[in-house]
Amino acid sequence: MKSQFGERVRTLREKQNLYLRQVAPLLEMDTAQLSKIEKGLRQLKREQIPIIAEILKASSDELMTLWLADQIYDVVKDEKMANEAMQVAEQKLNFIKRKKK
Amino acid sequence: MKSQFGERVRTLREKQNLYLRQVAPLLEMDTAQLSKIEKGLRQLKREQIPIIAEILKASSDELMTLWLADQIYDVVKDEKMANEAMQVAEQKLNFIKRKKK
DNA sequence: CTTATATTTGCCAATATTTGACAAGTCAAT
DNA sequence: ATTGACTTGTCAAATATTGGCAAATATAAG
Repeated sequence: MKSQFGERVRTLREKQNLYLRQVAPLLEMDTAQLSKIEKGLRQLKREQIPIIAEILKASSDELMTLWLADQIYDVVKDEKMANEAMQVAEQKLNFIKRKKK
Repeated sequence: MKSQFGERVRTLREKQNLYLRQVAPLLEMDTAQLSKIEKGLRQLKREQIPIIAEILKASSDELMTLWLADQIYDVVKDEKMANEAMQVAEQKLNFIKRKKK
């Protein structure tokens, strides 16, 4: 499970029977780049997520979630304190959210 | 709550009655940089965490946890799907861990 | 085996981001 | 007004990431 985002994009693209060469130009990149993105070797730019969601007729929220999860995973993978760090981050997140209400 | 790591470092440093000018050289940086790190305007390098932990006679694991939490928070702050993304990342983390056992 | 199409990989220059270093600034105590 | 601790701003240098191209691989068809 390299990149959840990439794998999902590939699945969606295949479901739509689209080739890299058809999708890549819509994102203003070449097939090589999109291939790398699907394999998790590169990151799609955050602001392109709604675009690719529309192309693949998928939920932007779902893809954003997977994309963010990949970023988070990158930070903590191989880290001994990964779980603890996630807990702390989550608490901070909820703390801030409560304040904003 | 800007940077949990930075705030903790400052607390620890003050508890040890050390000045920026005393600590900074041990990390091979100037006081300006360390000041920024404590205020969360810059990141300490990951590999320096054990060093600062020793200087401040603190737990390297604790500081690493806070440092990682800051990185995670940076990724998801202001993101609508933050919580969902954390969940997904956590699942992946636990899935991988189980595999390694 | 050759061709055609889709995807992948490797490389490197271009771009973007982060850092290091310094100077000047604030603030508090004297 | 001077000193000491810390902060802030700037900018070039160091790092990291990306874009674009060419070559490699894979698969299928003839």
